[in-house]
Amino acid sequence: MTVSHSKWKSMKEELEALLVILVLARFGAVNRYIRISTRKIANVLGFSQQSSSRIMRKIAERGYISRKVTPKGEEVKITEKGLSIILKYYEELGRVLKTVSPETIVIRGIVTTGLGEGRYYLMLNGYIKQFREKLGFKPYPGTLNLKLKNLEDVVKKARLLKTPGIIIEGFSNGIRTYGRVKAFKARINDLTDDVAVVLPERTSHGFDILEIIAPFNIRERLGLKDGDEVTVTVYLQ
Amino acid sequence: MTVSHSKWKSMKEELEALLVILVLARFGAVNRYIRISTRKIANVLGFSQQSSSRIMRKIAERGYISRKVTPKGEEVKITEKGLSIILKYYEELGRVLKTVSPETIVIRGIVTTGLGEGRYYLMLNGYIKQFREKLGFKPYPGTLNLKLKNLEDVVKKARLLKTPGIIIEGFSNGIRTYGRVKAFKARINDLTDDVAVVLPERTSHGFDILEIIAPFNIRERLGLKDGDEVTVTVYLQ
DNA sequence: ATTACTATAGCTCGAGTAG
DNA sequence: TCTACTCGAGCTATAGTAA
Repeated sequence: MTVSHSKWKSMKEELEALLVILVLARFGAVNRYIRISTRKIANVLGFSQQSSSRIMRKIAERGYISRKVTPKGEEVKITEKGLSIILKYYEELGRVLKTVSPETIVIRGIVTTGLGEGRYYLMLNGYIKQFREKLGFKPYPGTLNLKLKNLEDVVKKARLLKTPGIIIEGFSNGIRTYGRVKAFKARINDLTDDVAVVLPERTSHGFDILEIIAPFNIRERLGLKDGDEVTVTVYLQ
Repeated sequence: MTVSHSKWKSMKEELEALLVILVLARFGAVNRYIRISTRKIANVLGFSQQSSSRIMRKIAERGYISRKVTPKGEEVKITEKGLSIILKYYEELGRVLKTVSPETIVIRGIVTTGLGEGRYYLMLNGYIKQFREKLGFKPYPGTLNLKLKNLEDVVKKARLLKTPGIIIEGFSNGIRTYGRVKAFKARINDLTDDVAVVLPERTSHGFDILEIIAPFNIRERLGLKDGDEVTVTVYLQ
């Protein structure tokens, strides 16, 4: 549902219809016919009765409203098509607003020593190239493993599994295949913004482990040791 | 020029700005400057480079965007004011959508063969028990997949996602978890009343597929084959 | 009261073109 | 290339008025 492939004239006409529909909606023409005159609409929107008449005819012809004209006035109702353009723009605007104020999830975990698997995977070129492109950095070879001790935090991790995120595609090196990895940009202890949570699709970790990568050695940079508690703020978009 | 005329004019100009802002937002001009030419914008929106130039100047003058013009192109960023009109219309449209509570939505779609996933899920006891309780029937193992070919119908499906509906809770069988499913009672081709539209929260389908379940084999009962168009009347309450 | 047709004033758009 | 100016063709809005 994009605006981009429509043409300017039809888009402007659609918006003209949208303005009129918004006024009609305010008068209650959503699920029933309302009695209203072209002059009334003209006064509310600020144009002439003649223009109002012309616009109402055009909008009705395009199927946005349904109208019954009588010498006493007209009865108007917004059609499904009329409502659908409201929804169309509502969603388009919502999409833009989402990018403005990204939602975050805050997860708490305990620094743990992993099996060194992360170090192995992160050195594979098939992943490194994509991390560079999609996350904007070449990861330090080694993940920071956090153990999620509270059920609450495990549930939050589960939410990440359902969120689209940044997809790092799987690949094959001729010998074996490596699965997709989902990533989210993140922040640790509100100090550094350049890290990312990685969720491999095929993982050997339990549900209670969160893996984090960064362009540097996180333990060194933040002076972390096993058992320390850290707060990870995950950017969902 | 009368006062009232300028009201309509300013509203139209505001919406004109909104369209351009939406395009700029799609190019990422939300929190940073992007490099884009008037011709590019003109091509996307379907008008001339000259009009594009004129509109960009007007919008910048009105404070919706901030731009730096160079002989090589221009750098553009949506301003706070630009974002505020997005929010303004988002709220206005949302207000109208809230008042919309039709009892039914009619969606048209083309019968398509799915991946057989539906068949698998519907046979899980965790779901079957709830379908019986909440929809009043034990579903025939297999969903009818409809491809929504018109934008209008896709928009209607999107409306279902926002409507409460009948919630079929997710569950776990010890091995893996199965997500929540939203359902709506429905009617196909005005013939049968006993079907339901199902919207899994975690779905592998695109936005343009509608899944329908029933206590019987819908294809057999209604004599449907791939490519047939059907009308689904969805009961929202 | 209404809606809506006709004629015209005024505005918008884009081809040509400069910087 | 880029942005943006000029100006005429065409489109849009409204005054006057009919039904």
